[in-house]
Amino acid sequence: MYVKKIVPTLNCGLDLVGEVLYGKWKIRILWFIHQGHLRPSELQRKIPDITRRVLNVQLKEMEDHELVTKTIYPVMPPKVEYTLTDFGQTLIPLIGAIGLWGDEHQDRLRRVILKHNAIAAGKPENAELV
Amino acid sequence: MYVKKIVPTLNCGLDLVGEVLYGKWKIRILWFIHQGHLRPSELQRKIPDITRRVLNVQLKEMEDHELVTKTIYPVMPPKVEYTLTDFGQTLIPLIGAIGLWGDEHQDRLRRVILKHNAIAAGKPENAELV
DNA sequence: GGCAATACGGACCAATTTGTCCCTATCCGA
DNA sequence: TCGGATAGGGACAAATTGGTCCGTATTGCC
Repeated sequence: MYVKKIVPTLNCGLDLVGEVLYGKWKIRILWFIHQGHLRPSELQRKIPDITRRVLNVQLKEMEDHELVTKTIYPVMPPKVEYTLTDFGQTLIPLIGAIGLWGDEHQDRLRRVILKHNAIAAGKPENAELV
Repeated sequence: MYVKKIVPTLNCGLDLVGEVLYGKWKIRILWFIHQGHLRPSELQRKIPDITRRVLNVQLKEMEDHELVTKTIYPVMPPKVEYTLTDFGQTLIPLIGAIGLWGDEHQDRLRRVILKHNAIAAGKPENAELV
């Protein structure tokens, strides 16, 4: 497991949230667990772009952070389920609000993201076309 | 400027928000601008851990993403101010809610973050002490 | 003149995160 | 017996992000 060399800033609430929610897929994983997709294989089908390796890593972090609980059923083939802890549950309204904001503004967001990528690629002339 | 090699997933609202809010300091920068700290030098004093270089980069991205507007005053010494756009403004209630959640749970968050870091460092025995 | 404050940004390196490849294990069904 | 489903994880590589160092410019103050 990777060990941080730079100690994180933990001054205010926003810093702290950043530490536990930072991760390319974490918010979506929490959301899908909330929706009842509890098994790793189910989660991976819901989020095909994530690899099993990274899914495991991020779930492990969220388990350490007490956002989810892992239950291993001693059956064959293996069965594992993740559920939200009470603590993780308190994040759901926030995640819902964030997703809603994103959905409401999705056209604009898509446009500015593509525009920025075009600028970064040195093709700002395309920025007007997207 | 860095050009992405992996095209981002932009399926749902959560993906889109991630694209524009991902960045170690972005949420805090937005929050401080909201609080009236408009000049880069002010922002840097509020967030000493960020370097001017990175502050500029993240502000530039948020400008491309239409969350903030940059105003250059043609005076000497130079004066620059960033303000929230109407679009950026709509994020403020969300950021406020996130910060509030973090503040409310800050003791627990601090504890689990330190615990996770101890586990990652291979010293889980310390995990009970933090 | 020398120094501080203001602000910008290129070149390059370091840290961190994410992804790929490979191997383990068990049971079921064709 | 072989392939597929389930789940886990080490070693390593690639991508991405963040940071350091340096150089540019102008004005005002001592």
